[in-house]
Amino acid sequence: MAEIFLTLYSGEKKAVAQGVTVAEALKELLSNKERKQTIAARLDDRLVDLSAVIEADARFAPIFAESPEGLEILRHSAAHVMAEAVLALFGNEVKVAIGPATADGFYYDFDRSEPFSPDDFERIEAKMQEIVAAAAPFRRETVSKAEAIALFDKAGQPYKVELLGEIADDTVSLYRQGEFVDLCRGPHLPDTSWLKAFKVIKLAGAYWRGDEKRQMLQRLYGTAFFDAKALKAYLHQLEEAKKRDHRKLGKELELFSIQEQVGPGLILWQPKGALLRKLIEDHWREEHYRNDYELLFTPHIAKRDMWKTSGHLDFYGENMFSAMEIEEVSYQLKPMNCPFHIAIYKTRKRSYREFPLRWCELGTVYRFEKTGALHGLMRVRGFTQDDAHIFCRPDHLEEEIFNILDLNLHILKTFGFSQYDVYLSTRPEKYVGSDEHWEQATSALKLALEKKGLAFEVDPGEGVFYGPKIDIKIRDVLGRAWQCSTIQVDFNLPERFELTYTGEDGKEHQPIMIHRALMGSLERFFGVLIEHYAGAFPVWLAPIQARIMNITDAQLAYAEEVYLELRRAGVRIEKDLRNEKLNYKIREAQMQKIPYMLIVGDKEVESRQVTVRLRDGQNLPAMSIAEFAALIARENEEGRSGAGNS
RNA sequence: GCCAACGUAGCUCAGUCGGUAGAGCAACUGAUUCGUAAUCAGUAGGUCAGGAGUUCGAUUCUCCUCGUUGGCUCCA
Repeated sequence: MAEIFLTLYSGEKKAVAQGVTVAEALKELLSNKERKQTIAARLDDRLVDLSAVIEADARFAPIFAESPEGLEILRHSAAHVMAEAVLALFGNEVKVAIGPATADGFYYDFDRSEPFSPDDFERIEAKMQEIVAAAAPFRRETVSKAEAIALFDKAGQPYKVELLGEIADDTVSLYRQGEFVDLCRGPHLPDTSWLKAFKVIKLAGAYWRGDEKRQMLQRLYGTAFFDAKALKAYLHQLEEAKKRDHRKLGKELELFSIQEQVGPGLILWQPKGALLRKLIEDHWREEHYRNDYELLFTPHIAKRDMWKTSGHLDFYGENMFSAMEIEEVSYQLKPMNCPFHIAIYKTRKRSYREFPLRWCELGTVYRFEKTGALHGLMRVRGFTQDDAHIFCRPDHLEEEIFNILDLNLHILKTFGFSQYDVYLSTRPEKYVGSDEHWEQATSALKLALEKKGLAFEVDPGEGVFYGPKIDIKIRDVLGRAWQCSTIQVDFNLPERFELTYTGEDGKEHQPIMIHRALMGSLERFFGVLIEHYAGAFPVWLAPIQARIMNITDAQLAYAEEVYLELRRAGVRIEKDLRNEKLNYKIREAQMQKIPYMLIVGDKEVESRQVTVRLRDGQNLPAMSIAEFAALIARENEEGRSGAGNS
């Protein structure tokens, strides 16, 4: 038999007989112990089963259970097992759609006339347990597309037939385990007994192929791990994450509320939340001033005609609140700030000498969002964007984008964010502007990102119709990604509003516009911030930085004096001078996550000091009132500058 | 908008297989003056999300509406 060579990860080449299976090859390459932990292999760039036959030279690497790919394979196999269980329990009236692994588990989509109920989860899990106990092997077979179509057609599985119809290859692979057969690329576990720890978690609707015009399917979500401990840890982590949920903390810390009486998706900023917002805004304004921006304010409504000119009615109309009639003229709430900034641009003739013109605004916009899309502070119907529009020439683009990124990352960093996903979205199918402009703008965005040393992913065709964009997403505690920053080049609005400037040559030219928002929406950013800090905000952002508490009424006068003095020194301080035990007051302050508790008893009155307790339970040495004020001032300064945040 | 679940006092939750509701915390009143995560006692507080239907009787069953949650779609 002919020999072929496998190139290992180490670079070493190993000779094996042509036509051996992966499992056989592994015997030559790994210890028994390692082999027991191997569930699949990588041949060149392809993941394959242990039973796969090796026909030619290839790069070769085992896939161990404890690897990201291993976990994904486990979960994909778990999806198959769940589908088998569902078919076994609910019969062939159930149509199966697709069932992939996801970032933290797997799902399978089913079409069934009766809805599943969470009560079914246990039955499904029990059936899955039986399948696991049977240690049924996952068998791969390759068949012609026509055979596969015939097979699924006969089995009454139209979704599979539809999928097959779109596969270009003549042959496809099927996977069988027990009674279940699925169209699948694989690879899978050697057999179902690997599935030791799994759980059916939730049930949700999902459109077939993600298209809201098509059939609504029932999606069962689950997760799986190689051992019970990991599953338990994952479930525990979910519970922990819930404690940081901004909706829960927002209520407990009295930061914001959303009320039925007011309306869904409309945020009420309560005193502490409002104070925090003011701190964010002040910081934002200062940074923009330093970075040579000018501040604007614009109205919340404008004539419908303006939204026609801007194209919003055509392209964004579905997301706008409906018109209101005022003296027989239609007005509409603004979903974006740009046309107002353009109106300001047009107040007089502009010269290239003014460029780049950087105008920013904390502009409150209203967008009609589908009820099902609303989510706490993260997805709302009225929100304030930290918006800016930069008017410039094409040759300014790259430098301007770089400067925006610089300011953007700096601001994110001051708020403690240094982990995010960056996306560059390129030209979509429907677009305005010349190909040349698109090319130029896209490469400017790319160059700026590279110059800034930012890793990014390209989202081909995901740009807005009017220009390419950069998006930066931050993840919430439950791993959901939320877009905050966005930087968009716009060729459209300058055209629609016929913007011009006078160039060096004395002729009229059309400027380019950059739209950008760094925090995106103050509401969403606040939500992410609450979760990021679990409500325990750094001192410079804490709405209440300190709370003073006396031990008995004997210290009332002194406590009042300290309170007033610190307040005058600019410390955000509260007082708790109630006739309660110290323990009780500390507990309350602790639960409010106040950074500093100032305790005054007879000793402190005597020495004219305060004892400082931190929210982590530690005590600082007693200090004078002035020393404490200085401590806060220092922390404010450090926080604003972003020092200490990596 | 679509699929599913849920909605009981300010908050967290119990409860009624149909006979108009209960706890803890918070609030208020009083006592207590007690040094690092809950002092004790008392008082008050609910058209059980809203509407309609079935019923002698609905918070409980049915339907509709509103809202929330988890997804899908969409997005800052």
